[in-house]
Amino acid sequence: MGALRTPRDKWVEAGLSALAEGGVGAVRVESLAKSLGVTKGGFYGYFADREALLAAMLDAWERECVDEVLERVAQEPGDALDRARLAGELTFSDHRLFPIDLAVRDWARRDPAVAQRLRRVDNRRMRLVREAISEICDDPEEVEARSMLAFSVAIGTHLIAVDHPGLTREEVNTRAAGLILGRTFPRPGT
Amino acid sequence: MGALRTPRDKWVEAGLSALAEGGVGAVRVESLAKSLGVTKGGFYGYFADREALLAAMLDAWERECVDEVLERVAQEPGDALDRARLAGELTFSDHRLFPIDLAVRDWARRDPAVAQRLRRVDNRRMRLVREAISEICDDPEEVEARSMLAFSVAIGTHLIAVDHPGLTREEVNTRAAGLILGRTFPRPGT
Amino acid sequence: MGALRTPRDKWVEAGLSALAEGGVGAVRVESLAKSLGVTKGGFYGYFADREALLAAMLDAWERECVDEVLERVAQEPGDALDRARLAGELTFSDHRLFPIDLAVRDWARRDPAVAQRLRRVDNRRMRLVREAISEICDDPEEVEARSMLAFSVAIGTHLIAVDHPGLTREEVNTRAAGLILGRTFPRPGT
Amino acid sequence: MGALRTPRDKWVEAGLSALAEGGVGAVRVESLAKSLGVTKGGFYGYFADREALLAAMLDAWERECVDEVLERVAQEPGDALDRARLAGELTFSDHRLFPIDLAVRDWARRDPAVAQRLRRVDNRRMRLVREAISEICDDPEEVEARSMLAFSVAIGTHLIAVDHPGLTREEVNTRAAGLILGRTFPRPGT
DNA sequence: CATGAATGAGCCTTCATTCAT
DNA sequence: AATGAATGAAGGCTCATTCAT
Repeated sequence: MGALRTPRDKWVEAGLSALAEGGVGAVRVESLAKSLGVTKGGFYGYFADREALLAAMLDAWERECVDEVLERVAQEPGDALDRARLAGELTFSDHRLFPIDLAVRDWARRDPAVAQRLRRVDNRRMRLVREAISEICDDPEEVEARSMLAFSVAIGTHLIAVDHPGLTREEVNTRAAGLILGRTFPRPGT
Repeated sequence: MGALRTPRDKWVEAGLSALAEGGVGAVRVESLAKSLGVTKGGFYGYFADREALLAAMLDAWERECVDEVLERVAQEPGDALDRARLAGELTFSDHRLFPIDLAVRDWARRDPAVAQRLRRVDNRRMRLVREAISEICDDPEEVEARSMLAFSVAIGTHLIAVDHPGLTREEVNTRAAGLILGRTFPRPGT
Repeated sequence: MGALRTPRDKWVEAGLSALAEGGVGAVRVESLAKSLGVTKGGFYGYFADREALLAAMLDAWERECVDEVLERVAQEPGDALDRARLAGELTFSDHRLFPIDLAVRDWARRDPAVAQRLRRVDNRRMRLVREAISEICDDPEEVEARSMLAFSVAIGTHLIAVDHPGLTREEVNTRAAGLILGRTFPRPGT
Repeated sequence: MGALRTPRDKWVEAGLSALAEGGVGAVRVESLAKSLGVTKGGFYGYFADREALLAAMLDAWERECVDEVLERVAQEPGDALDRARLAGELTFSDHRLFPIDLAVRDWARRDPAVAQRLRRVDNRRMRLVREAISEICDDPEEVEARSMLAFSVAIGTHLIAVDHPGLTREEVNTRAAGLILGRTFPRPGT
């Protein structure tokens, strides 16, 4: 795959790296050129302008972070829950992908076009979560609530900076997942 | 209050607005000056440089978004749960404050000093949530997990772009809150 | 004397210090104000503008570095040579005065008015040297040449950055003075 | 030669001209650009920043004012005295080079790195003078003193602003040179 | 008078963009 | 296509200067 990447793809990839590390503002033609070892002039052979690169980055992101993940997940044996878990891991635990996701989310707050795209992406992901939760829960409203909880923790754990005295974040998350899935979730007071 | 603000405070406030709308990168001396109707030169009578403004903004943010909220909440009648709910509303539903919170969170991913401050802030907030959840749940680990769920949804609802067919986001959140607090939470499968 | 200095004089004095340390370019109203512990606004109560300060500095310099030195030297017992030597010491060995002298010399290369003033000052000083050399030498042309040598070394020793293997700069200068005054000056080859 | 200069060299050359005319403070990217008929933005294609230009200027200065002069002098027929005289003329009578020399000397008083470089340069020049004087004088200490006199006059004549009634500066200098070289230097009083 | 506040010009630097080669 | 060179707009910062209080 690396061998097949066109020079254009390299710009996109470098752009996504810059986005992940520093946000949209860090996606600068000049610094990308430096990181690719070429001169910035060449950029305009592939893209009309910076906006065009940004758009291409968004395309690549959707393809790599959603299309590919969903395709791979579809081929996975197991039930809907396993599939959702795998998708979650692929998306939110990947050290390359997740920072891009957060950066896009931040970007979406400022750019309606990006917001719209994020909505499409999040909806596609959410469908997977819903299907999984539906297997353990019948009430559609509750499915929605539990799905939202799952999605929120997946993102929140990377954004919230609290310490958990005596526990690791992982332990807290595992416990939270248990609650969401209702397995180890004793009704308080019971 | 507006009349008592020193011109220095106005720069800080304008800075926070810019931060909320466009992220740290949008906090530009020149554009703040324009929004204040003064020239940029005057800025340096109040701040050594842009960094100094950024630091002052962080101070103001912590004071206004945490200190003041916590003080006000402490004077509130009601139990820990009511207090946490009020704090959550003051923090995450305020149209001025919440965008700042998100922007700081993004900023923290790139600046360790900001990350450290966010940690302090989030820990102070989390304490409130923990106390509330503790009233309905004894197991400390589960308290932690439920608290993390609560915190995550509070933030996630502003960052996640999914549609809920047939439901409003509010309804989903209410349902999610119910689950977290264990009141309306029928164990799935029961 | 210090107690009698007017605030205006303090600006002039601070200006001369800045001039000595950093050249004319370093004479900035703002930094002088800081070094005086006042605000720069007050400056314009004493001077029309920066140019006026610069002019006052030149006046003060001529008064302190030439008038006062010459007055003091005139009261000194001894012959013309002793007087010239004293004047040289007062002028070119003073840690406060000499850097100002060099800075004025540099300034004079860029500003004709300063050059004219430096000419007046140097001529007054030169008269002293000439009188001294005249006591040991009759030929007016040679007096002029020796005087020029004396003046040049006095300045050159502060500007020339050579090392003298096995000798200190002081020793070299003493020897040079001897040559100029013709006392220890064996004709080479004799 | 002019035709072969790279654009980078043009910046260096313009920088040296500005230095000669107005001191380091006058070496401003914007004004150099104007004098070259280009926009300042292009500057940063050749230099990281103003400091880098200043360093390149110092390099060029040392090459042109010392290396080249010394090379040319080395090829000259005649004795050490002739060589030193030629070097002196090339260095201190050149209308382009000498103002640069003075400006560097002033700059060196404020910048230790420049001072160190000036020391290297002056030492290399002084070696030439010493060799010349050594041909007419055996005592090493006296050689040093006479060399210092020679160096001082070469510089002093450009810095000292005195009038010589009935004589031109040239005549005075010629006479001073005679004294230093001991040819026409009758012991005073003899 | 001196201060606080502001102005405006000027400087250094960055960066998207263009263009001839 | 890619490079070298340049442009122009913008942003950070400094400073002389003005002015109301």
